[in-house]
Amino acid sequence: MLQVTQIREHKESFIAALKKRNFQAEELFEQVLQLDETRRATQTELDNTLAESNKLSKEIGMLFKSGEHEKANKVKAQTGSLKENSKKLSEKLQQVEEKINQILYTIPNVPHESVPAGISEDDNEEIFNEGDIPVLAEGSLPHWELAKKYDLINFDLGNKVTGAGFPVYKGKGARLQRALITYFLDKNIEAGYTEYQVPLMVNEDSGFGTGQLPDKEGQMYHVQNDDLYLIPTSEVPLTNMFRDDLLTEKDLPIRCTAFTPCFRREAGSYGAHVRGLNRLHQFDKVELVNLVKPEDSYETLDNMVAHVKNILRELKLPYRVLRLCGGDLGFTSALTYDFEVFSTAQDRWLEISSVSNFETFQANRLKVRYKNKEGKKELVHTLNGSSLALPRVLAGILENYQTENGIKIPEVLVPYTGFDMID
RNA sequence: GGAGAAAUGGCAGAGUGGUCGAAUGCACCGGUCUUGAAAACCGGCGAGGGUCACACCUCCGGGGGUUCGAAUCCCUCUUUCUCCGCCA
Repeated sequence: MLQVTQIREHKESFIAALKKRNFQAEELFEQVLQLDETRRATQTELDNTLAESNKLSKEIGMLFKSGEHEKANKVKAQTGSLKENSKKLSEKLQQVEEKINQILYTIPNVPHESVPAGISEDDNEEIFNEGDIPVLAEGSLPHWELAKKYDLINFDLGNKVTGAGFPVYKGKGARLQRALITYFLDKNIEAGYTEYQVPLMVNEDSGFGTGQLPDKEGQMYHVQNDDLYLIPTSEVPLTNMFRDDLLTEKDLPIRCTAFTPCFRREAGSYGAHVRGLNRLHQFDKVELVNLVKPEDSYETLDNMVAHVKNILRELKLPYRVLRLCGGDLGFTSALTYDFEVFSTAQDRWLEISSVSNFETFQANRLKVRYKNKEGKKELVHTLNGSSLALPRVLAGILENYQTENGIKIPEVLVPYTGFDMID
C-alpha cells in the first residue's frame, strides 16, 4: 500500500500517474489526508492524556511509599476521568487508523513514468522480441495432442484423482519438467540467487503481507481447519520471510529463488483458452525475489529482464517482452514486463513470466526496512519475477520443437533430461 | 494427541505490583593509553511514533483483562524445550 506521507508530498503527480490505470484517486487521497489529520490530532491528544495519568500514577506510588495514604487516595480519585478519556481516544485512534487502511488497501500502486496509459492487454507495448517462429509441417499438433500422442501428460488421470486443472505428468513428460526446473534453478543460482525451499501453505498474516488478502481471497485455496492458504506463487512465502524485518545496508541486496508448485482457484475461467496446460489449478514455477535499496531497484529490474531473456534465448524459444500498460498492470506493481512465448500450434502468445518492481508498495505493508548510510530507516524496494512458469514453457517446447519424427529437446536441456528426443 | 517447563534488548541473563525501557556480562561504536594491535580504563549503545531539537507516548512472544499503576497478577493464542504416544 501507499505511504500516507508520500501521498501528502506527491499528491498531484500520484493522481496523474494513477489515471494511466484509469484509477480516480483524487477523492480517496483527500479522504486519507483528512483522516490522517484526525489521526495525528487524536494521537497527540491521547499522548497528552496518558502523560497526565502516568504522572499521577507515579505521584501515587511515591505517596504510598512515604506513608501518606490519605493524600494518595485523593490523587487516585482524580484519575478516573483521565482513564475514561484515554480509553475513548484510543478507540477513536484505532477506528481512524482502520479507516485509513481500508482506503489505502483499495488504492493500487503508482505506475512508473514509463508505463503507457491503456485499458486492456491490447494496449501493452511490445518492447522486444527474439527467436524465429518455426514453420511447422502439415499436421502439427497443439501441445495437449502431443502430450497424449507421446504419453507425456495425462489430464484424465488428474481429473480422476483430483479434478480439472490438475494434470498428471508421466515418463518423459515428467522428466522434461523436472529437467526444466533444475535448469532454471541452476541459471538463477549462477546469477547470484540463493535457492530456498519454502512452505507451500501460508498463514493469514502472510496473505495480507503480500496483498492476496483481503481482496483476492477467492484466488487462493483455503484450508479451513487450520486456517492456512495454499500459495498461489512462491513470492508469498519468499517475501514474507522478511516481514517486519529491519535489515542493515550490507544485508542488501537479497536475492532469492525457489521452485514450488503454485495453486490457483482461477474461479470463472473456462473455455478454449484454458485448454491443456494453458491454465491450471496446480502448476510449477521457479520464482525470483529481490529486496534492494530504493536507488538500485530499476537496475535490478533490468537485470531480471536480461536474465529471463537469456534463459529463453538458450532454450531457443520465440518470445517477446511487453511493457504492461496502466490498465493491465497488477495492483501492487509500479512497472511490469511480461514475457510471452509463441505457441505455434495455437497461434497465440502465452505468458510465461512477469517481472515487476513494486518499489515500496509491498515493503510498506510488510514493514521491510533497512538502515541506510545515515542510519535512517527506509523501506526497501521489492521485485519479483518468474523464471519461469513451467506449463507454458513446456507447451512452447512441445509445440515449437515438434517434428515428424518426434519432439526434439532443446540442446541446453539434454544434460538435464538425459535424452534428446521424445518419440 | 497427553503431561510439564519456558518466552525479557544483537547474544547470554537478572528482574514477582510503583522513578524498570529494564541490572549485569559479552558483542558493538567512540575516546585515553600504544609505533601499531591487544589488555586496561572512560563514555556510548534496543525499536516505533512525535518534535527544528527537546518534551511526551507506545513496546519485555501476540491479543485481551485486573489495577491509580503491570515485564511482574488473571484469561487466551502462538512458539520453543523435556517426557510419553503416533508417524514419513
